[in-house]
Amino acid sequence: MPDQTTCQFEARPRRISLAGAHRSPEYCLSCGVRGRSVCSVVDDADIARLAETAVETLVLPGRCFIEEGGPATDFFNITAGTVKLFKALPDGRRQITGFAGTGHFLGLAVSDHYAFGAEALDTVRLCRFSRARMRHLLDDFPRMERRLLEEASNELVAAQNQMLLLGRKTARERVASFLLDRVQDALDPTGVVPLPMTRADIADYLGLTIETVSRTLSWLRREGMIAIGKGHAIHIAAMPRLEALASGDA
Amino acid sequence: MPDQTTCQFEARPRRISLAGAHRSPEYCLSCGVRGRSVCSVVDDADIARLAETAVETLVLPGRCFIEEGGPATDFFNITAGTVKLFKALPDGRRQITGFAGTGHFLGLAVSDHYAFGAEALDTVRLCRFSRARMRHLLDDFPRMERRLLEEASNELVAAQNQMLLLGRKTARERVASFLLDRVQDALDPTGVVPLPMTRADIADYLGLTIETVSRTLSWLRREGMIAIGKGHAIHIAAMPRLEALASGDA
DNA sequence: TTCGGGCATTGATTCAGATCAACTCTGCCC
DNA sequence: GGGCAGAGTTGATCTGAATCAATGCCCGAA
Repeated sequence: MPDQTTCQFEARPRRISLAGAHRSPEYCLSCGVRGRSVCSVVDDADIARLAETAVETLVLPGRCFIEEGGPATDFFNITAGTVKLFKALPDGRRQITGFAGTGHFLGLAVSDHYAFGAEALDTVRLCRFSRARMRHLLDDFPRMERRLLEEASNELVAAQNQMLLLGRKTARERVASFLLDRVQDALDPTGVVPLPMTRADIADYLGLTIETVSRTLSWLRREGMIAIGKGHAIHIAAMPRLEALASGDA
Repeated sequence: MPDQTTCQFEARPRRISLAGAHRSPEYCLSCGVRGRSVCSVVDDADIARLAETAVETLVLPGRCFIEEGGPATDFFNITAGTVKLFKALPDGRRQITGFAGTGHFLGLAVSDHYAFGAEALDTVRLCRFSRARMRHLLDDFPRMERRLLEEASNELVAAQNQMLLLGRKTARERVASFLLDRVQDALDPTGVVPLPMTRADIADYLGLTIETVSRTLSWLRREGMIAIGKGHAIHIAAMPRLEALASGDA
């Protein structure tokens, strides 16, 4: 269990050069959602200004780089890896509110304190900006603002789906919905779902316990809907049945 | 029970005149969040253009004016009243994802279908825009876009809080959190909470049943934390105890 | 190779909240 | 005022998931 109370940046933070940013559009603000580049929103001069304000950072697995309730000084863009976002109650109960992968922005909070914590699932590469500078950047790059609005809208839709799941779905429906969401994310038509998170993370995401998640996955396997492979990967064997289950039709 | 499958606009829809919009800044896009005006984002010429694209509409209580999954043609701004936003499962289970009051924007969805339904709790006055026109308006009014981003960020924070509530809080903690949220919204320091929604709405918002909501409110009354008055209003008698309960300290 | 620790699975039991059921309260129309 | 319908309350019982408990699996360190 990593220390959740500290929040340190790991390894080789460095300034990103203009040339580097330009050659590698997946870096920093120029990277898109889910790997698709939106580099076109900025030109060379933009990149020069962006590069001056951004610092690339590596975050080791299990390391918390946003502390819930801490002062919201920075704005982040994930360039590689996956993070979990979460909120906690004083007695330790946790709710993971989402997973964010390559291209996602973090730290939009209007408040001056972060409303959630963030922890790396695997080794994460991200770009860090001062929020004060970010504000000025938005003044100069209106298309950037539209990009953020689009992302926030998407997250809002995801959040509403999650509220339906948490408030009204059964354990089986939750796990089925989760697997389908993941397979959508992976864009893998063969139906193999990579699960870089532990059972505890899945449980905290679905509002269940690890035991219930484990039991439910076993049940799905016995029913022939999934096959559980090695190394945290799951193969979906009966997509239509799983879809019916996820939407509550079954 | 109003007919949920149809989605009609009620009563005197009309175009808003330039003069009217100008004299009454609470109308349309010029109105702010929770009653605070952000009229300053537009000047007279802006209002003229906005007025040409907006239609004011009255929606009667219980009437559904956004149908979940329906084509997302319009964009809305609430100028009076309160609406509930919800998602439903095929078998009728419902989750209310939020309540939106005066000043809120609805219909940000990036998809071309609404991701949620909306129904008026009381008589609601709102401004309706074509989403196609809305897009052009945003090009001309960058400050409008910032305003929307700010609202989306706020809603995202609220959604994350709600996920924590739905995934990890007990019934008592949920009801206590709900009452405190409402009293914050009402900005009433005397601790009187107006509840324009039914027990069924509260239950669908908190992921509980009406019976559990009723029992829990009775328990809070017996414990001396609240007093239940006439006509859907509740007085908070022991704010600190309720706050401790809501955050899980108790 | 064995040991140890974290993660996962499975079983037995408990319990918070759902469900089923009865009843009350309130407002409204006649 | 009478009666009716929808909203709300309260009680009895049931159940899905939590909790408690034991064991298995995997992997890295000694």
